[in-house]
Amino acid sequence: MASRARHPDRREDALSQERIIEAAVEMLDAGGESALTFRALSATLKTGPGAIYWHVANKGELLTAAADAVLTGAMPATGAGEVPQDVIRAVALGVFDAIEAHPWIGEQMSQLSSQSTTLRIFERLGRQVQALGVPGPAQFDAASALLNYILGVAAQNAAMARSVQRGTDRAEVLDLVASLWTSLDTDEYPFLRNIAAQLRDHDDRAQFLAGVDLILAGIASRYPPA
Amino acid sequence: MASRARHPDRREDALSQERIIEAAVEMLDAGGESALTFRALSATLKTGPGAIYWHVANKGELLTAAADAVLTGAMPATGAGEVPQDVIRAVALGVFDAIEAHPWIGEQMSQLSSQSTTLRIFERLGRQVQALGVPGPAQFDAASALLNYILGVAAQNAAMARSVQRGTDRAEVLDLVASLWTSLDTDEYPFLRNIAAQLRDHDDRAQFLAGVDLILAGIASRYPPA
DNA sequence: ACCTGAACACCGTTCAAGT
DNA sequence: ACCTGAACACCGTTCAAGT
Repeated sequence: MASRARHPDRREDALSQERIIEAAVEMLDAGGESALTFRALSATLKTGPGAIYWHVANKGELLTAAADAVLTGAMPATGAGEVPQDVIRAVALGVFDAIEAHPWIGEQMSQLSSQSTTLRIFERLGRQVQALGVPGPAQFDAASALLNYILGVAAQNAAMARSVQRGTDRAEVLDLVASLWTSLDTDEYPFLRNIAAQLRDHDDRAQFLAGVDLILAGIASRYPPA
Repeated sequence: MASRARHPDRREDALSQERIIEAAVEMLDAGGESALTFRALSATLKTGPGAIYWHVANKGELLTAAADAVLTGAMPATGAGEVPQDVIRAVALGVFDAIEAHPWIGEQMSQLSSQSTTLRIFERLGRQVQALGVPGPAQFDAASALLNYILGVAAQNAAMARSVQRGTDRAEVLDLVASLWTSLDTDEYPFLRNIAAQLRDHDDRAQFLAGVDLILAGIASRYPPA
């Protein structure tokens, strides 16, 4: 599709890490992690499974590379001189939206902090925390609270997408959760049963942002700006 | 080991969901999720793999049941009349400690909010949020911020434990992370390189609690108690 | 009702052999 | 240097057959 034409149509079919990752992302988007198979992938790329191993060490590395490829494109570019809180919200929303579009990323992000993209996100959050005036020793704690919250939502959304029929839309998922919570015992789960009623017009994205704001409010109250 | 003796030694070997889950937890603790195999499990239980399927629907259900079994025992009992913040900290720490002891739980918890234990945790957090005086509509957001943060740390810890050699201790892991962060480019990752120095005497548990406290501070500043 | 274990339909990964 | 594809060593799961 990418219609990159140097020599008109020759070499279109040469294998490369780039093409493998591209195909992997497509398969993951279409069918989730279980749909990515070296056999299916090699069929799509019209090779044997062994060929892929010349370009990629193993399945884990392929998943990591695919997640990084998608996330890299999703991180918003932010200039200097912006309000730290806004940058933090933008970074957080960038991750959130990327995971909504590609739920399988959620499982990947938690792998080890070695993931280059996760490190990049952590770095960006840390710098903004610094800009907010949080004192040295507490910066690590504050940045990691933000990161962990973001990763928690990421994992949760990924799991949600995985446990539901492919292609089920938002409203149906909310209905499922609502009916589950409503079916709980009233005495044991008063809070959840109460919340279930609010679920009909629930906005994941707004709730995600509300959580980010809560942490930001905590930072502001603990370390008031000078 | 459990030394339950009704009729001295008879029927010790009868299969049951309970015994299967118990054996599964042991295998998971010993070797992580990849060590739990129906073949290995049936060998331990001295049966064929098919026998297990009579008591358990599939591997997913077995993992869920194993995680629930461990987490149920880990949730602290809290009486009435306690300070909500303290209850929230206790619940959060209960989850944290359970995952430190059984890292494989971390991956399970995010499954779908249907997990009975996750629901129970959510319920407990929600009630405390209510007790803190957070107004109705905001209770859902605040409780889910806490839950998502806790699950985020859970997933992160689980991933950390998985990506490192079995049995590597805390100090070694910190060293690994420290040397990774130190190797980063100074211009691109000033924050992380700076933080790496603090890593030597870093306390996961304290940092986890600091995050909980940050969210609690946010709640307090947004919804000051009457 | 419960257990057995061979068999089915898959996996990821390797590796001799080709070009 | 790169690709091929058969083969290896596994999986989870099913199911006829046993008791």
